[in-house]
Amino acid sequence: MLDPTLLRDHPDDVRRGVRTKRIDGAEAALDDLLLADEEHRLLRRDLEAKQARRNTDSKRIGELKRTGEDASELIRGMGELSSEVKRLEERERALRERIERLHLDIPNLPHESVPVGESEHDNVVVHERAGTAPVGSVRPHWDTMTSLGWLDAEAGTKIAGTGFPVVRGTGVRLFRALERFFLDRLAEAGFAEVRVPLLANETSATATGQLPDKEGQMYRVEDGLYLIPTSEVAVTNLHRDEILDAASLPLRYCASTPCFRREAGSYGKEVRGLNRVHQFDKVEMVAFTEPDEGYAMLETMTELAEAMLAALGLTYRRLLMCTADMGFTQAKKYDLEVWSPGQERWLEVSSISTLTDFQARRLKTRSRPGGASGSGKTSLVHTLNGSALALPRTVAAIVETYQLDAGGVMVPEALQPYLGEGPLV
RNA sequence: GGAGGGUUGGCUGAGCGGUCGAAAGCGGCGGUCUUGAAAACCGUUGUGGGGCUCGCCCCACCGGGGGUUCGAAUCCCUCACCCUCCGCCA
Repeated sequence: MLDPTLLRDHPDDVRRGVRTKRIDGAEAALDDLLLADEEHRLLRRDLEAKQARRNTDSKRIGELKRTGEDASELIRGMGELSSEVKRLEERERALRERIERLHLDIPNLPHESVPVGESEHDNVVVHERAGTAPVGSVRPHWDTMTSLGWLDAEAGTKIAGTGFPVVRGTGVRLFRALERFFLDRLAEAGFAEVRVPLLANETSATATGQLPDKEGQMYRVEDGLYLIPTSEVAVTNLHRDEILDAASLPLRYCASTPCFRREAGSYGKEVRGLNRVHQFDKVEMVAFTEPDEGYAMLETMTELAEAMLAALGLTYRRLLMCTADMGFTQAKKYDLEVWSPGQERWLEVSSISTLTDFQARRLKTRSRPGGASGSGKTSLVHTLNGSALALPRTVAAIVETYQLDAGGVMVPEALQPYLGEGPLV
């Protein structure tokens, strides 16, 4: 949610920013919102004046009753005033709800450093870093992993459906080693690990911005709960409705969870092997910072994730996403893509973004010196999140880069503390 | 799953339907005293929104929503959450 004051005072700036994000209906929502907001303020002025009179008259009736005087005339007038107030309150509520809904349709504004673009083709490659050259001949990971007995797509299909592969054998150890490597690196960098629910309620999903924007991407289950599409939903809501102590910032968390995504409409080679699955493990970073530290934190987090890819010896590149390819809540986003030699394509393994105060406004996560019981003005924090990293595609790149023609997969040096020197078979 | 009890400001905890944004205590902040600190004493101290003649003034908020009433923290309904007991259970 954007700052309502900004919307009122600089509607043209907001319109310009919204337009660059290329989100259907957002501009129309903005127009509706501006009108509704104006109407709302006029209505409120009227309503509040009448409420004020009701309050004073009501107080007067109390006084008269106490002293035993006649209040019947005043009471008679109050009846009329009250029903008028009630009528206005009803209109005000309807208008307010409409404004709230419209707010949910207006995306965050891009940072000035973000390239304006029309589609994913306008994303900018910030840099590309070469890793280890493939040690054997190149084959797609699904061939290698299936023949090694590490990946069993058919078993998963039997259990749940397509897009839910079963990992078995030594493949399981590779996944677990990678998860531990990521978490150990994050712990060193000061990220506190949390274990969180894998289901979130509607309030949480709305607060982080998955609803209503990504409704169709989430699995909805009984009792009004959603399977989390990313642990961002769970972790960020840790501080919903809280006033944090400014001295405690930045707060840094990490979590390793399965992520559930419906991925409706995906097909073909896009979804082969581990490329795109409905359930995948991801280690996530989440940060809460002071408003003026958000963008610096974005760089820090991105470099941290890059360092992991570099340590694994993988070839990767950093993309600065253009305005059209950013999410609804994001103000600036980097994607990290790893090179898949077996498929000769880039695979997205991380997406790191700052949501500025956009998400914090919905979350009502503020900070001030001394926290909730402190003093001074509260200010909305900046929230950030990013993957470090998504496991399946990283595994795919490792397998394709380190597979040996003699069979098995070499262990990257960074994983040797967890797996030994290998090779894995 | 069944039965009962609860939800008030940063915390504890009072609140006959009208003088309640809400007692009291704790905590926080400012001050007096002190070489300094503590203690004591005095003052102050919620969030969000709106108006403005920038000194203030107004509105809303006592878990969420709805209702009764001239008037609701207080009465009624409903939902959520918490606690206790029973049942079940990794």
